[in-house]
Amino acid sequence: MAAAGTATVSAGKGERTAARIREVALDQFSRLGFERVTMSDIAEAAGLSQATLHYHFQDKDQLWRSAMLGLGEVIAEEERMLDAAQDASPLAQLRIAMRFFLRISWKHPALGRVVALEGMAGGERLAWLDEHVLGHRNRRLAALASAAIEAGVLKPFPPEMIVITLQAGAAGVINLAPLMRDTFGFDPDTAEGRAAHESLVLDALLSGFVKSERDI
Amino acid sequence: MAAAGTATVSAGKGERTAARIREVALDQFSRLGFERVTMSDIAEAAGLSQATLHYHFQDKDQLWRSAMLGLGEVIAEEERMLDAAQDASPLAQLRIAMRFFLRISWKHPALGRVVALEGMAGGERLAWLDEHVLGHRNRRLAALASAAIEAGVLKPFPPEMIVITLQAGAAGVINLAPLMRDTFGFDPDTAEGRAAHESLVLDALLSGFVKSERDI
DNA sequence: AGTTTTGTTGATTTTATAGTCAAAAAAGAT
DNA sequence: ATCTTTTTTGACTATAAAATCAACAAAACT
Repeated sequence: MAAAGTATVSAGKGERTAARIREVALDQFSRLGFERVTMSDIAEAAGLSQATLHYHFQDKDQLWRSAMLGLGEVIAEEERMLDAAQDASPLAQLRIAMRFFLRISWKHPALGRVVALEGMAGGERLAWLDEHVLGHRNRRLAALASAAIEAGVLKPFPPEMIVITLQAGAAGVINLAPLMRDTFGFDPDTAEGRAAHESLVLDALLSGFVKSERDI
Repeated sequence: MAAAGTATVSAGKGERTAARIREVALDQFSRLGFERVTMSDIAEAAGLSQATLHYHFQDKDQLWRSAMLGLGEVIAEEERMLDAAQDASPLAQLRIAMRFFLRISWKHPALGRVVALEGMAGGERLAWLDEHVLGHRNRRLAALASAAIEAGVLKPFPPEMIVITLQAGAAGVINLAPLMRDTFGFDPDTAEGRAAHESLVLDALLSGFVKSERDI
């Protein structure tokens, strides 16, 4: 029996294929959601039989969890970045976080999509995501927003709402690229599109929450 | 055989139960997406056998479409509102649209959720939604944004991105209420929450895209 | 080289769900 | 009250996908 979850010390063949499976699974789950992806889909994309998936992962749910931990690592990277910037002002840290969020969201569209899919549905998978992947970072961002409000540089709205609105707004253009193509014939996922999006997020979306000099 | 889709002139028993089915279906589909909802789930929630659903609707896909047309009516209402305000400035019309969007989004959380679910996945159902429910109104809003940019009152970002960001940002707090409860222990869906959200959307999210006097 | 452990697979079972159908029940017409 | 049409249902079929398993192959170990 393979040690699914807790990896053995040195990565043998098993761990390598498990990793490949996780990668493929993350890509597909995030694109289509849990139920639109079948074990055979993943197996095929990974060039394996679907029985092999069940050798490495007890069931579909565990494979999903295991794949999502990949996102956890990406987020951990962001948190280290924030640790390194702890001396900066709360607002400056929020800007850093947003810039990082954009970068990883274009690179792993998985992130925003999974959050959206599970965050709307609620239930066990959301609770698990919250505990193992998202919760800590989101509460940290809310604390930053809260501090920025107290410092008088952000408009006084519930910090939780600010954090969610910023991320949902920023992720919208990325997640909803299919809709934008259908509706507008506009593909945001180009070099120019991403550049325009970055300044849109930083100079319009985020700055809308910043108190202008007038207000001070 | 029942006339599924085209209602018979006077609403007999059949049309009334069909309407109940559509209501329940809209609620569940929008909360969980097409594939997480089974015909039996809907039947049970409507207090009917699942065979009855197939009497009124040919298949699951048709039921979904039929349910979504309920959203189409809500959007048509918004469009009438915009028609009535055609003399107002583009920005004023956008504000009206956003205010309306908030009102209906809290009343029919289905709307934003379905857009998010299908807008991320792409495919046939999205194309259908675009043609029958969403497309016209979104292109109209983009045209308004475009006009506002030309008038020099909105910052010059791609109008399609502005429209999507505004709606995704505004809908975030509504759609992701389950996540907010899990992560923050914060329930946005209260009288105060909705009030705070409205001013957040109008005075921070939207106003972030408005050129300040400084810029003019 | 031989043995054991780990990894892989085709074939099969199980389960969940969409969709059908003939018969019963309810509603409506005469 | 009887007949006709509409509506509802329980029981069934078909299908797709998850999960299992016994046999086989490859790697690792001695």
